Amino acid sequence: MESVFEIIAEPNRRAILSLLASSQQSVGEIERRLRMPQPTVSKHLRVLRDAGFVQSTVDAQRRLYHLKPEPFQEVEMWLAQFRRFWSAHLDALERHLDRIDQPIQKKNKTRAPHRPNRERDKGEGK
Amino acid sequence: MESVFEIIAEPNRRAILSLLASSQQSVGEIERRLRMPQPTVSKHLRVLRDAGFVQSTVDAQRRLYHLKPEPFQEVEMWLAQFRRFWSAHLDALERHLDRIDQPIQKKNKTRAPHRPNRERDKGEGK
DNA sequence: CACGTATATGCCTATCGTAGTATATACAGA
DNA sequence: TCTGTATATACTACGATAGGCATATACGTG
Repeated sequence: MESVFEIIAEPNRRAILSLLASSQQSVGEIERRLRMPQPTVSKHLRVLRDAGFVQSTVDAQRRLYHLKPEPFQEVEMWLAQFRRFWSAHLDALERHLDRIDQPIQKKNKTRAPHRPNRERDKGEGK
Repeated sequence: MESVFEIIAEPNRRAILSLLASSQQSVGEIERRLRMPQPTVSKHLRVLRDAGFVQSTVDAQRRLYHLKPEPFQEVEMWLAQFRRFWSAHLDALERHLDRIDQPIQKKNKTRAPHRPNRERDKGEGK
């Protein structure tokens, strides 16, 4: 269970991650919402914790699990090398995302948006 | 081998995909560059092809494999739900990416760059 | 301290996926 | 058509992992 990719290959783990994306949850809450046996939940959480996807805080005898960003960034960075292949196909996806995330006019001086390599785009690209 | 995540969980397959990201390759080229036995390459390519990650074109007795975008988009869309968790941590990553990819001044009207949800960024965000 | 709740772990088994090896198929050229 | 090259597939064995079940540990409360 070395790479982040093997971690997210398991459907139940992805379900847990998606659930935690909404907010932190205790083991029992995960168990109930996902209709999963408790040992299964605990074992998957163990894997996720070891891989750095989640972290737990103690609340009496409960453990509240919440997401950690680093492993997702790792997936993101791997994915980045393929971005230029979507350029043609990406517009549809972006229209979708733009409907979720309000457009930012400029102001991207604070943080330049995350974009694929595009050596054209303006004769500037080397 | 149902999901795209299981497909990319295999390190050799990720290597093949990364290689194909530079340009299309024949089976023999992949075999030589990755130092992988030919049946292994063919079998992984079979899996990748069935999953829609790659497609082959015939060139005499060679088969040239190239990437297809759809499955990557699927990973991307799954990843999207976690984007807001990086917001705080993303700046470091972006400074890194900005060192690789030259900043684009504006001109992002052609295609709005792909960005995470960030409801702040300027009082504008909703 | 006994009991109930919450979570983690250990053991066993079944399943699945990969590598390895051999072999089959397809094509090109002499 | 024979030969060499390129790629795909079949078969086997092995290793890893997830699930099920039982049990252990931890904590809180009466």
